[in-house]
Formats: sequence, C-alpha cells, structure tokens
Amino acid sequence: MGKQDGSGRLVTLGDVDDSATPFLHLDMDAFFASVEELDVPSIVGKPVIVGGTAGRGVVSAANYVARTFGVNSAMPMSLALQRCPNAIVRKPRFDRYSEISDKVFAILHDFTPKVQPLSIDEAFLDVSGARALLGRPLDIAKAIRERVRVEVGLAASIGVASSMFVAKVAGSRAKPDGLLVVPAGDTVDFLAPLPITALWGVGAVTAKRLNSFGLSTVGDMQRSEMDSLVSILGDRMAHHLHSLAMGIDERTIEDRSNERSIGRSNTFTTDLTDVAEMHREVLRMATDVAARARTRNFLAHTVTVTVRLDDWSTVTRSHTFTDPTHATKPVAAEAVRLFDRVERHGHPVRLIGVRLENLVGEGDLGLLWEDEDDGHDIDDIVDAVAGRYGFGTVQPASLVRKRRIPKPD
DNA sequence: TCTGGGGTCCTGGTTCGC
DNA sequence: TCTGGCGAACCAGGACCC
Repeated sequence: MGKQDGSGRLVTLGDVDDSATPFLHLDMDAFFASVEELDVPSIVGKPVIVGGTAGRGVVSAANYVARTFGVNSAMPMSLALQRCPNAIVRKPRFDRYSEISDKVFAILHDFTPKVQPLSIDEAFLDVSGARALLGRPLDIAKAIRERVRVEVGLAASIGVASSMFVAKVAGSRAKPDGLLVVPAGDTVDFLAPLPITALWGVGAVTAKRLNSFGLSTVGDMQRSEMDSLVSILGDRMAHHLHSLAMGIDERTIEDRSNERSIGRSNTFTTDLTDVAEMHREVLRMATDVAARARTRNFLAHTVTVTVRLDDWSTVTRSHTFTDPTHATKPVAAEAVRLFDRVERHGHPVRLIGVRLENLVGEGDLGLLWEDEDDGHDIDDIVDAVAGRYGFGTVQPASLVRKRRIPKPD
C-alpha cells in the first residue's frame, strides 16, 4: 500500500499490485484557489481564500498555505479572516473554473470514455478497458497527472482502487499532489483505521449517532453485527454502510448527464421582513430557473419553494403540475402560491429558494422546439402574477420562450 | 464561529385508485 | 355499499455531498 511521506499524506512510491484496481478517482487540489494562483502568479505562496465577502459569505476554497492557519472550506468568512487576517480573498469566478474544468475532462476522455464527473473538479474513471492500449492503472494515473500538470498547469491527486468508493478515499488520502494505489487485497486494512465519517453518507448527524453506540472508526463498523447496525441505522442504511466499510461498492461508471433538478436559492445579507420584497425574490428565482430549464431543454413536473427563517428553521412546499412545464408564468405563479402557504409566524426570512424537480427532456415527450422571442410573456407574468408586487427587475431577454413545433417523421 | 449555493438521495406520512 | 389491503404518487423534511 502507500507510504507516509512525512506530510501526513499517503503516496504510492514504487511498484504495487494494481491488477484488480480498475477505478481511478481524480480530484484537483484546492481547485478554485489553485486557478486563482494560476491566473495571478503574484499570490503564489501566500494564503489564498476563495469565497463570498458579503456579511454571510463562507469559504468556498482555501489553498494549502491558508489551511495551515486553520482555514477550511464551508467556514464562515468572518472566522476565516480572524484566523488568517493577511489572507488574499478572491471572489469565485465560476466561468473561469468551468473553462479549466473542461480542459481537465478533455484530458480524461483521451484515456477512456468511461468518465463520470462528480463535480467541477472531481471525476471517476474506469480504465479496465484501457489496459491493453495504455497500460496498467498505475501508469495511466501517472500519465493523467503529468498531462494535467503540463497542459493545465495544476496539480491533481488520484486514488486507484478496486471500487469507486475506495478510489475516492485513496485520492483524499493522497492529497495534495499525490497518487495512491490500494491493492484489492489491502482494502479492508486500508479502510479500518479511518474515522467513520470517511464512509460516503456518514455526516455529522449519523456520526454522532454511531459514536453514541461506540462506533467511531470504519474498523468498528467492519466488526459490527448486522443486527445491531440495523437497529441503529435501519435496514437499508445499515447494509449500505457495512458494505462500504468492507470496501464493497457495486456502483459502476454511469452517464449522469441527466440532471434531476434545477434550483436557485439566496441567503439575504439582512433578513427580509417586507412581504412584497419576499415575493419579488420568489419571482426573480422562479424566472431564473424556468429560463435555465428552457435553455437546457427540460420540462419540470414539480416546483418546490424553500424558506429559511431567522431561527434557521427550514420549510419546503411543493406542487406537481399535471403537465410538465418550463414556462415562466405557471412556474412563477405556483412559486408565489407555495411561498404564501408557508406560515412564518412573523419571523423574518433568511433564505428563499425555488427549484424545479422531476425533470423530463423535451425529446422524451416526442417534441421538438424552436426559439421564439415572445415578448408578450413578461407582460402576462406581470399582469397575472407579479404586477401587484412591483415586479420590475426582470429583463425580457431572460424570458425568451420556445414554440412547440411538430416533430418530423 | 455561526453557518453559501447547487445539488442528490432517502425516509416517512398522506392520499388516491384499484 | 362498505371495508381493507396494496402500491404508486405525491409531499415534506432532512442528511449529505462538493
């Protein structure tokens, strides 16, 4: 297996048995922060934090220098700057990160078509079919890291293992800028000392529950009786987590290009108390998600509104349409209606979100669409839904609608 | 310390049709 | 006509991930 290199990470230094380890997990190191360093070389070597700078912003990414000060992602920016007052703070530039991400994924596809994106900076690969052409998994992983370094200019860590889950854990143990192969026969021993939160699906809540029953490491889970796990976690979760603890993960690379939902949410700099303003926010988000659904050629069966109050309580209300839609008017009207169903009991509103779910592709309905700039739509919406709320900030360009045309034989 | 945004998935309760 | 069982769909909430 891997060796400690003195920094706490595990890396594969020499030869290793990779005969039954077809899965690779690639993860870009401190991705957003690294892109900022790439574009602004003068900040290299200094603590760099990427995140929201407004009152309620949090850290999206921190480079490894900033992490030595105790700065981590998802930490409130106010706390991060207490810990590292000299940090260079950069606002996220998602377009730029997507651009770099595209380059990395293009490299991955040069090695195998079996690439499953997990996020903008992470992917699983199955290289079982590439062995004859490109060599062993270890060699492929080395080649990928080298190409990403040379062609993109960034460091990527890769885990190689017998299953997707173990590959991901291996990749995280190899960070930063490392490569770790976990031979199939070493899987159980590799996982055993890890904290229980290393299991995919165990977060703070489940970990606390498991800890209260004396389970704090993956090894504890490996040694547990299934009956007792079921009594703690329920049947499904118990079997799932015990399998992961043993390194068993039956998932395979799949095409997850089909999106499940499209949403927008916003935490306000100061909590909202004015109902008209809340309605404006609901309409703004409904307009936005409907436009995105049209752009991506999806229709939605369900619209869900989320409201978080100042006491952090969160309420959702949803509605399922008889016919799926991506038109602004019905989505906006239903979103406002759902929002009004939430009983706020006078509480100010901290966050509002609108999400379209149960998406279907237009092609699935046997329809084709062509673009049509329908300038009447916005008037319809203002009159029918929003006029009384002073809905004046949405640009007609965002409401370009499509016209249904017959599908040719 | 005081908690973003965009997602996926699971669970349990309710409703409804057969 | 009433009743119960069952599954599917819907709805709400929540945990978790990056």
